[in-house]
Amino acid sequence: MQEMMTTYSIGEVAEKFGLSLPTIRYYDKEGLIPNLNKNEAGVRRFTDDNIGSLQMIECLKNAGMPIRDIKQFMQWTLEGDASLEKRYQMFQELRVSVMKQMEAMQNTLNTIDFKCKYYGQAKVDGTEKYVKNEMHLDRP
Amino acid sequence: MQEMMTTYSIGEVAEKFGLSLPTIRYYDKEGLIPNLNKNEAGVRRFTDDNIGSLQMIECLKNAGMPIRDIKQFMQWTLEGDASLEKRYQMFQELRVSVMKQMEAMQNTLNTIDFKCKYYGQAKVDGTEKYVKNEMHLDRP
DNA sequence: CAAGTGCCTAAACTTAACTTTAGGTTAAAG
DNA sequence: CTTTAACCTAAAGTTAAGTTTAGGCACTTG
Repeated sequence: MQEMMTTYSIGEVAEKFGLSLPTIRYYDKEGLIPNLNKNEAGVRRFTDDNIGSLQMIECLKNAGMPIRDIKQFMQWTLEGDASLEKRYQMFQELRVSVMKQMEAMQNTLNTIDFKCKYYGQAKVDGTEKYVKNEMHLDRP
Repeated sequence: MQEMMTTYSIGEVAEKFGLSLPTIRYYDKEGLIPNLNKNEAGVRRFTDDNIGSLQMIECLKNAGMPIRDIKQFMQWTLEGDASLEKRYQMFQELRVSVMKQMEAMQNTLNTIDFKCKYYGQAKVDGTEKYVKNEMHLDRP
């Protein structure tokens, strides 16, 4: 007798990832979840592999990658070893892109930190005018 | 006789910030650039103060703040000291939000780093199958 | 003075990433 | 046996953040 693979419903997956049902269906329709199957009644059943795809989708979305490119990547995974070089390239470029974003984000945070101090002092003074003159020289 | 304040044309500003002319006009129309004036001919002239607003806009955009909220902030600056508390609050919340984004981005980068190594090895092997079995236990 | 350059407006259009709507099936619960 | 819950599809609608289009000034360069 054969082992039965555990699968999840779209509702469980939505819960797990904090995504809406239509969003997951949309990802499926766009081809972002390779090998996602439906049961006899036409209902989606998510395997651990499909969950893995969704984890990767979340990662790539977070890296600022558009759906179109995520789809491309997922199609490459279906091509197997022939697309290894492309996928490697993709992650190399993504790595650089994300590092740049982190750098920009750090600068942004520095400016925001400065503004927090600035407005903190302004609140104490009850006005911006003193802090404006004192702090505008060492602005990050 | 009075000093003449240096100002910049929209073209110069676009160049400086790497923004398109329509984008800058759009920001102006949306009220994101307080006190931006036009000359007798109806042509925008940007003061250092306006440039400062654009710098802040870039910072806030980078922090993921929507145009609507950036506009709100700019309107607050026009209200003067009465809005100090609101602006302070805004930057405090923004600080938390950006720190969370940085954390998420760091996790994303870790996953991408892992994938770079993964595909680097897979390329050496010429196939994914070995690395798949060896590396999937210590995935970040 | 004709042609090019840089600016202007208003309004329509675009794109990405979803969301909403409308109508339908299936399976368990009362 | 009917109501309720959880799922389905296709198609239309939404929102943000611009971009494009069309037509029009004003200055200056050959």
